[in-house]
Amino acid sequence: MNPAHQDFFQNVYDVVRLIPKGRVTNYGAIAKYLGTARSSRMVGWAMNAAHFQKKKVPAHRVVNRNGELTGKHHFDTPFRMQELLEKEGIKIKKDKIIDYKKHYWEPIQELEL
DNA sequence: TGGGTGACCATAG
DNA sequence: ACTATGGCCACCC
Repeated sequence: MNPAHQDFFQNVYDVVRLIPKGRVTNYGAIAKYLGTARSSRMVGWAMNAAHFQKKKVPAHRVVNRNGELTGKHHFDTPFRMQELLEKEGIKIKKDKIIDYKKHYWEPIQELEL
């Protein structure tokens, strides 16, 4: 693994850790915040390794652009992601976040004021 | 060198 | 709501 990979991984994790409780964002927004050079696919790829990080990464707060819980199968159990989100006050129906826009958190807007 | 894949995204029909 | 297509970039054969 290149050091560059590690940097990119850490950047992804750092941004995810900044997501406030009860808010969510998507993979593309993170990719955009880190620079368009890296695609959103890489963010998802990085999240695949989030589980192995010592510092916790609230991966459940990252969903796809439609507010769907596409990453649920990568948690301990398929229900875990929804449980965590609901515990933070986010309602989910059929793997889709209700009022996704309302809970949406844009890194560029929130962090580059 | 090249093809398949992925926790994606945008657009089109 | 659905599929199809092209782009994205790093990984693994």
